[in-house]
Amino acid sequence: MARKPQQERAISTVDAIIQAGVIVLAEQGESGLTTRKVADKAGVSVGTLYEYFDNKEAIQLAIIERLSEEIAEAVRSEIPNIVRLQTNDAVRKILGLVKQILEKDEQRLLRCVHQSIGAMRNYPLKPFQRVLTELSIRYLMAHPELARVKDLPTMTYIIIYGGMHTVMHHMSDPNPPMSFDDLVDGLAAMVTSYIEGSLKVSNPPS
Amino acid sequence: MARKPQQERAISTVDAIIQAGVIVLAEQGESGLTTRKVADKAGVSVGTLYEYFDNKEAIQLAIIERLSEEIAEAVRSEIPNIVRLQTNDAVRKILGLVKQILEKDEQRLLRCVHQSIGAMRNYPLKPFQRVLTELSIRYLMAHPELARVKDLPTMTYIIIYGGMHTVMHHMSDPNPPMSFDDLVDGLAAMVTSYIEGSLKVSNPPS
DNA sequence: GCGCTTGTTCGGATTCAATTCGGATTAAAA
DNA sequence: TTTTAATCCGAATTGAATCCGAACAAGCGC
Repeated sequence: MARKPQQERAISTVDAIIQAGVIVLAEQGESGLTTRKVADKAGVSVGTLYEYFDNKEAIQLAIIERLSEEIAEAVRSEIPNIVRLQTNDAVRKILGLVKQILEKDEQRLLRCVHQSIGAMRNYPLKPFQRVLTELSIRYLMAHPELARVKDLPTMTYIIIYGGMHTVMHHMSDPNPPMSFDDLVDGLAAMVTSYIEGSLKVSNPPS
Repeated sequence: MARKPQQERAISTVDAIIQAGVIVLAEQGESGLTTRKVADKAGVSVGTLYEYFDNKEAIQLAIIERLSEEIAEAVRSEIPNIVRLQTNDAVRKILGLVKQILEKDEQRLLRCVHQSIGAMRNYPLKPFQRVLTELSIRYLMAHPELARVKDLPTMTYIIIYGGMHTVMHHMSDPNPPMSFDDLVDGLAAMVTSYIEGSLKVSNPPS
């Protein structure tokens, strides 16, 4: 059974393992992510991995969790600004933050995500989802006229999963049929027109 | 290197392997999908697998390919009807066809998809994508007024990737926050309001 | 029928990676 | 200092994927 690191050195060991995992996963893909390689790159022995991770998959999950937390933190710190924006610009702002994090370190994290779409079934970006939900609520408080939108949970679901996957697919497309900015514009337009359409149905303009 | 089956018996061997793969994958999950189990259930030896499949992953890919082709075929045969529908109903119709295929045989194929979301990165439902693209073109020919919609390629891209992934994610969610039908309604509403919103901008009602 | 070629199948041998385990080493506690 | 717990190690185990060489079947000219 995996234990929790208690001393300082153990915490940095766990950290080194995750960092090594990111590098190996980004450079060699999911099939290249072996315990030995990760242990070597982290400068520890194979046995040490199993002190802190139940199995190899747990390492991959920890990588995704890190990423998700990082994105969530970036969005959370921007919530006060985002709620003041129009829907259009709010979507653009969020996707810009996501892009920024995925692209640093020569797209290392993007490549990890790309390799881990399967593993995400078991850990579907919970922190990121949570912060987006929080943001939605705050946004609605700042824009009470939107409270009337039909099926907000469904819409949020579609935007989070559909939007995220579209963005990820586009970012890893070596030859995308349109620019990233155009894609973001498209997503923003989609969200905006959905909201406006929904408002018109329940509250037709006089 | 995997060879192509040439004689009758070899073709049915390959077929038996894929069918066996579907059953094992659906019943025992991705980790339970071993070469031995598949070979046993197909009534052949392990070595025979490697005559026709480069490795285990290739079997899983073949399963997805089968599924994708089956869905594509179902949609293709309905194209003449779909192009006559309103956008809303067209989206519902397509997703209904997908659902129908995934649910037959006690959801065996659906369970395969659940287990294979990761593997799909390597084989992202190309036949299905292709038929959707074809359908879009035919749909536009039948609805010339939509040709005015802004950024049609971007919209198609978002709908295909975002929509497909949203549906797949929902189907593999053991505890989804809404019913499949609600999700379909949401997607249909989103597409429809985007199109209508886009039309109004470029061609305001007199 | 009989040899020959080529496609097909088999199952044991091999390789490779995940995981375990008992003991060594280091830090904290008493 | 002694004791206890945490941390780290890496060879040994295990189990599955993959490879391979021999056996088997089918078609073909003779």
